[in-house]
Amino acid sequence: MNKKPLVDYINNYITLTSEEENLLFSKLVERKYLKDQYIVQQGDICKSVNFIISGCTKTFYMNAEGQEHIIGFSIEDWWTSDLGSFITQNPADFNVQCIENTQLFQFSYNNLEELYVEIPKLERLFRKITERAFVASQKRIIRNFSLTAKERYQIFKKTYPKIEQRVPQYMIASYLGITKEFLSKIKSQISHEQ
Amino acid sequence: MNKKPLVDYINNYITLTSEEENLLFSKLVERKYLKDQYIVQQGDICKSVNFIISGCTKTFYMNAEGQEHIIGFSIEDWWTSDLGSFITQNPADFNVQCIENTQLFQFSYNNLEELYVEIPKLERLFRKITERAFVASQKRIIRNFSLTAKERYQIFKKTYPKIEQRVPQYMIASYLGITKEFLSKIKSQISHEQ
DNA sequence: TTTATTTCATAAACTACTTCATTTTCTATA
DNA sequence: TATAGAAAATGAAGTAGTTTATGAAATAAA
Repeated sequence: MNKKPLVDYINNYITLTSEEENLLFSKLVERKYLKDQYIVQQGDICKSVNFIISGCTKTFYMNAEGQEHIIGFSIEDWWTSDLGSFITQNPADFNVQCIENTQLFQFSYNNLEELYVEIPKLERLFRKITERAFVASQKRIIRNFSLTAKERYQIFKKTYPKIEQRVPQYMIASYLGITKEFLSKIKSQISHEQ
Repeated sequence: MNKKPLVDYINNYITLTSEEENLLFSKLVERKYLKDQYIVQQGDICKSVNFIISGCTKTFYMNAEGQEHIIGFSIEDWWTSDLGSFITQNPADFNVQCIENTQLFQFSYNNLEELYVEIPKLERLFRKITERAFVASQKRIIRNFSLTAKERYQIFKKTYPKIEQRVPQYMIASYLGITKEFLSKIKSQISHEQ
């Protein structure tokens, strides 16, 4: 599988020697999932953090009534996991499911712990990645509170144009925290405005 | 000011030698704020990450209509900042304001960057802190989507009993993403249930 | 003590969004 | 090309939460 996307990604944050790079990849597992396969299942211990080379996943919470609430999508050059389960090694709150055939590099829990010791710079890499993820998450909370569903949808379209085209509408509705019927209504409203 | 709370806090994650501990504190600034003072103002560059020794702060976003949306409270042994502004050194999206007289230790941007180099273990410390903060933030998004305001209020009370007693009700409503009137309604509803 | 200010409570009218039921469009595969 | 199943659209009725307004209670200031 093509290592370049991950190498380029890491180079945005830190510089690895070629030995370090080799050591890193020696501890990664390449993995291919088919559409609809699960990478993590709610209730299981999440065993990996995954860097996507190609494909698309959704991360969602399934409540007692069987409704799914999508917390995020991931595509090429992004990460996917249930981080809460991964870092605590407790049962996952979320499912991670492929919505396209997906290729990724897997960091297992033990291998990543070893890598942190062998290549301390990786602490910095993941610190920075997590900082950015946290900031994005906080901003999303604010948007959910202070904007209408229509405004949230328009921001989503602008921010993630690639995702909008690859993902069915009912999943986007779930990500936005509204019903598919209401998103449909918003879209027809927008198209009548033009 | 009493260093022990911060030392104890750090010891939960990493072990510092006494030299490292001294170096760390030599780069921290002790700071006291009065009730209602701002630590960060929306639009300014956030210059510090702050560890609270005593007191209480709220972090909030003020929208164009002048409504404030509280994204979080912080009390003793917690952090407070606008992390997005701090890590990018771009203008802050949030205000951080003291709602009690507050004593804290400040990590300035430059000092923290130096500390990361001088004490690389701090990368691990802040990686872990941020991981936990991110996980909590994701869970909050899900709660906001999948629970009613009443359920969210009951979870808040259970999770942060100390904060509920120190913070006026209209701020709790803002944190929960509802109006103060509706929180009032929820509370009377709950009291009639018993 | 009086007065001003903030906080909390209650109620009626309103709106953003949901639920449910039905129909239409799209996509895949035989 | 026919057909089945999934996804999207539509509309009517219902609900959670908002808005606005008003008054009471608590707290602080004078």
